[in-house]
Amino acid sequence: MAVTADDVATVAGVSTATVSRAMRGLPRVSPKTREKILAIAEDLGYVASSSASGLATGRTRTVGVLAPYVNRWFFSAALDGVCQELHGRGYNLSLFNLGGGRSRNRDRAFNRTMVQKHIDALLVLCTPLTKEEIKHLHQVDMPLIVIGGPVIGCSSVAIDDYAVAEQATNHLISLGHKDIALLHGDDDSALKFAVPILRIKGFKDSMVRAEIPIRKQWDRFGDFTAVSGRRALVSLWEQPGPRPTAIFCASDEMAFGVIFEARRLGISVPGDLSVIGIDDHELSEAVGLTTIRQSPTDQAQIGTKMLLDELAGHRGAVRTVVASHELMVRDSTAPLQVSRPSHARARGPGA
Amino acid sequence: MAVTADDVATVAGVSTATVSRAMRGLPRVSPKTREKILAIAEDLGYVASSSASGLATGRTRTVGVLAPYVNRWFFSAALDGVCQELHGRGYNLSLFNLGGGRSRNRDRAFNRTMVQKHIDALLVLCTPLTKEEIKHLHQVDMPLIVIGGPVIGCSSVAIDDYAVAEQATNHLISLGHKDIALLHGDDDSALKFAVPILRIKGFKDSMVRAEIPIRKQWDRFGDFTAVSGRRALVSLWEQPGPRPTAIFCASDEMAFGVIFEARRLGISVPGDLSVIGIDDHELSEAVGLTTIRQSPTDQAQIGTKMLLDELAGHRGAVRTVVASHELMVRDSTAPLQVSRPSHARARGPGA
DNA sequence: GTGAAAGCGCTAACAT
DNA sequence: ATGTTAGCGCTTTCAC
Repeated sequence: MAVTADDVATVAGVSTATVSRAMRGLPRVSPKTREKILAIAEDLGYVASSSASGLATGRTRTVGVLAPYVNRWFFSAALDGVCQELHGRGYNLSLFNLGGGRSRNRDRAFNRTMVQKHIDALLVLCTPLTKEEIKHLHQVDMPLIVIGGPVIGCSSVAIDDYAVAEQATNHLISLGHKDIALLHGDDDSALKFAVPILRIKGFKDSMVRAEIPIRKQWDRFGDFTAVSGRRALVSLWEQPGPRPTAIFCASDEMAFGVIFEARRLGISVPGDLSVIGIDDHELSEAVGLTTIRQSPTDQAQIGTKMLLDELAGHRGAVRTVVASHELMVRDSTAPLQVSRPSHARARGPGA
Repeated sequence: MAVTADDVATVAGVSTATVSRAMRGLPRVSPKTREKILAIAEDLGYVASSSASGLATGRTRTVGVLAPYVNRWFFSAALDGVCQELHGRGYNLSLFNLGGGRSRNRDRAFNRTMVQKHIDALLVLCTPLTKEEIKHLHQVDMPLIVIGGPVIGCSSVAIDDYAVAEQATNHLISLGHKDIALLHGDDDSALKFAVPILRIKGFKDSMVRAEIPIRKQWDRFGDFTAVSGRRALVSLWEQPGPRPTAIFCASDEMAFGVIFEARRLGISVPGDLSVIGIDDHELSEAVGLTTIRQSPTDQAQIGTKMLLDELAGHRGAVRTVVASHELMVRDSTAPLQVSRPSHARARGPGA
C-alpha cells in the first residue's frame, strides 16, 4: 500500500529530493537518473501522496465545483465542461452539491466549511447565493468564477438572459402572435436568483416595445421541469376566456411538458399553439422544439480555463465573459393562423 | 488566509492538541474549553487543512467517483445519489470523468494515477473496464463498489438487466405482439460492457421461450441516445418487407427518439407501433412511455452507504446487491390490432 | 546534478 | 483534562 518517495529513493540509490524533482519533471536532474527513477516508480506503483504534497506546497491541484443540482440539464452539461478542461491539466475536481430544494441552510454552512483548505479555486454553477454566502466566498481568497448567471461582485460566464428572452419573444411576435402566454421559472424565489427574473423582464419589455398587452391570466410559474410545463398548459386551457396562440417557456424542459401535454389534449403544435423554449436541451432537436441555444459545457469550459490560467500565474485571467446564444427555429413555432378553428379537441393521444 | 490550529491555540491559551480534540468533538476536553475553542475558531474563521490532517491520519475523507459520462441520465442521477449520502457524513466527493467516447487510453491511465493517495474509497459508475483496469483497481487496496452493472470480481449494486429485458419483452408478447424489433445499445463494444449484452440476451431468450422468431432485419444498433432511436426507426421503416408492430428499446432515451420520429413519419404509437423502454427517465412519464423503472439514485446511495460503512469499520459492509425494478405501463404500448390498416402515413408532423 | 535538513499543519501516543 | 513530542510524506532552500 504505502510506497513512498523514500522507497523509490532507496531502490534508486538517490535522495528523496531527487525523486521529487524527477517525478515532477523539474530541471537539475540528469536524464539518466530521471529515467531510472521513473522506471522504478512505475515498477513500484509509486504515486505521490496528494495530502503530503498539498501540505508542503499549499496547493491541492483541486478545483471545487459548487452546484445546487447535478442531475439537471444545465448542471450536468456544465460539469462535463469542467471535467474536460480539468483533464489534461492534471487537476482534480471536488464536487459540492447543495442539494437543491432539500435541506437548505444547515448544509450550506457545512459546505462552506468543507470548501476551504481543500481546493485551489472555486467554480460556482448557477447557484442562487445569499449576500452572506457571497461575502464568505470572497473571504476565502481564491480564484472564483460563476457560470450561468450574474452574481454581484463576482466574475461570471453566462449568456445575456435578458437579450435571449427578448429574442425568443420577438420571434413569436414576428410570426404574428399577440396572444402570448408566459411560463417562467422561479425555483428559488427566496434567494432572488437573477436568471428567471432576467428572462421574465426580457419577455415583458419585448411585449411592451411591440405594444402588445401582457395578460396576467396567462402567466404561469414553473420550476424548470417538464412536469411543471404540463401543469401550466392544463391550467391555461382549463381556465375560461380566450386562449393564447403562443407560449414563451423559460426553459426547454418546461416547453417539453407543454408539447407533450398538448398532444394529450389534442392541441396541435404549432397549429393551435406555437411553443418556444430556451436552452437547446439535448432532446430539443428530436422533439422539434424551437429554442435559443446556449452551451453550458462551453461556458463551464471557458470558466475553468480562466481559473486554471489564474492559478498558473496569469493575473487577471478570470473575468466576466458573455457567452453566445443562437435562435434555433424548428417545428414548434409557426405563423399565426389568421382564421383558425376554435381550440376544439382534435383527437385522443397518439391517435 | 493561513489561520492554523496554532493560532487558535495561542488565542485560547491552550495547546494545538486540545484544539484538535475540541474541533473534532473528541472526549478529554472540558465543556468549557471546548466551547471557548469553538468560539475562537469560528471567530478566526479557522478550518483544519485537509492536506495536513490527511497526511497525519492517512485518510482524506474523500470518496472517488469514476464515471464515463456525467451528463447522461443514468450517470447524473447516480451522482446525485452519491452526493446525498456523502453529505451529512462529512465526506467529500472527487469526480473522475473518463470522457466517454473521446480520448480513450492515455487519459484512462492518467486517471488511475490521480485516484490513488487521494481518496478513501472508490465508486465506479457503470463503466466498461478492461481486465487490466480491474486489476489495477484491486491493487489499490480500498473499498470499491460498482454501480449499474456487474464487473467480475467486484461487488456491485445494479438491477438484474437480464430479468428486466425479459420482463419488458414479455409485456410486449403478452399484448399479442410477435413482430418485435430490437433496438439495443452498444456504445462500447470493444470493452464488452455487460449491460447491453444482458439486455439483448434477455430479449432473445424471452422471444425463444415464446417460440417467436427473431428477425435479424429488425435488429438495430443504438448508442443510448434519442438521435440513435430516430435513426433506427427511419431505417426500419425505409427497408422493404414487413414491418414490426412493436419495438423493444434498451433505453428510454432511444425509445424517445423512436416515438418522436414516429410522430414525424405519421406512425401512430401505440396504434401502429408499441414502444417499450428501460430506465424510467425523468421525461418518460410526460412522454407516456411504457418502461421498466430503475433508480440510479437509489443504487448509488446504497453503494455509497456501504462504502462509508466499510470505512467506519464495519467489515463486510460492501457486498453485491440486486436493485429493484418495476414495469410502468403507460401509453406507448397497446394490444396488437389484429386487423390494422397498412402503415400509411396519416399526416404531417404536428398536424 | 545531487543530498541534507527544515518545515508544511495536523494527529496520536505518551506524559503529567 | 491538558501539554509534549514525534512523526505523516512531501517540497524546498541551501550546501556541496
